[in-house]
Amino acid sequence: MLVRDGEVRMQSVVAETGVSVGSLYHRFGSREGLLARAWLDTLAAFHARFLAALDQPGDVPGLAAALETPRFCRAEPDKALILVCCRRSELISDDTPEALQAELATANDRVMAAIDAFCRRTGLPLEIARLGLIGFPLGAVKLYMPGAPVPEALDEEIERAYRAVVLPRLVSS
Amino acid sequence: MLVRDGEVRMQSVVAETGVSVGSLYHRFGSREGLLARAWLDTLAAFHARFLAALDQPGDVPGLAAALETPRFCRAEPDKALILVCCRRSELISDDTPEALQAELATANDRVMAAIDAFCRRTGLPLEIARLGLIGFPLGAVKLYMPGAPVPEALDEEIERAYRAVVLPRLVSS
DNA sequence: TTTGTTCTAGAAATAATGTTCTAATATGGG
DNA sequence: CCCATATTAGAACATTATTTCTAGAACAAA
Repeated sequence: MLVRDGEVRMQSVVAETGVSVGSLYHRFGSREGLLARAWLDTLAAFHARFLAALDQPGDVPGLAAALETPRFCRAEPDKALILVCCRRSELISDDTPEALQAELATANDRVMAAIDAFCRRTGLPLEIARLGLIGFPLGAVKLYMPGAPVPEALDEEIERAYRAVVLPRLVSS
Repeated sequence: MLVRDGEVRMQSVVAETGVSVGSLYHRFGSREGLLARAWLDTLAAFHARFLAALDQPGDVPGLAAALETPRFCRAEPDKALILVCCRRSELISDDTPEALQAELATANDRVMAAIDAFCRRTGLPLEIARLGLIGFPLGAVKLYMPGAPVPEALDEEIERAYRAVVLPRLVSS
């Protein structure tokens, strides 16, 4: 059993990439280092889009950010696979190198701050924002990934759900 | 590293349950057998509720079934943890004992058939039904689990999302 | 070219994990 | 109580993974 479901094996990385074990350890230090790097790079790619969209002005505040999830899945399917189909805890754990743990904390803090600011700006409760911005979009794309592409038509449904939970709470200014 | 994140180790089952390795193998045959059994029992518990709710008459067809996800999380938190926080592929794989694979196929077929019937009855497209019945509710509860209880207030939000995607498509009769 | 550094390769060492096995212990029927 | 069967226990074994290590290849600067 060279590759068992659900966990990344060094051997399977070697087999699938053609890179030697030695190179892997030279570059990443350890298995934990490799996994954390994969997660952090993926997260950075998504956050860049998400944060930009969150500040974007529009008819319905935050809607563009909610739609970044399906768009990211279509634009960067490989990274989306990691973001959508892995649990964070599979890639980051207590024995992740400290430097990388710190990097993750920083990235998370930045997003948290942005969402907090969004909530203050719009008057939305945090829980509602998280649901509309992350929970529903993620739940939606997970119906398709991995294995199938995320259909364009899904965006309209995500938008409906977003409006349904956000608009009633929006303190328009 | 006795227990690594994300994968169930026999040793960790022994440690957490106090049951000996011998008993585990006597009862389940193999690690694969144990994991599959956990998944199947969980699924059965959820399906029982879900299918009952799906046939339940009501103002908005299917709404009760959509709300079974957060309710299940509150009623059976241990099983919900498996259902919500594990990928199926972590527990079921190609070397799952055939008998158990068959059991899973049967269970899945039954649910699929029920959802198909629901769609025929209501005129809803399958994709919309899956989104409202499964995708959104699951995405919503995942914001909390594991670690926090699923708040009652979440049900109202799931209902809003469900109505938003389902009602416009409903061919009322 | 020479020199030093970085990177690659893959076998060998180390460590963790799954499974088997045998003896001991319970359990239930007669 | 006795026996047969089912279950438990956990050490020993086999398998599979991660990590280290050494030798060599690529690369860049002088």
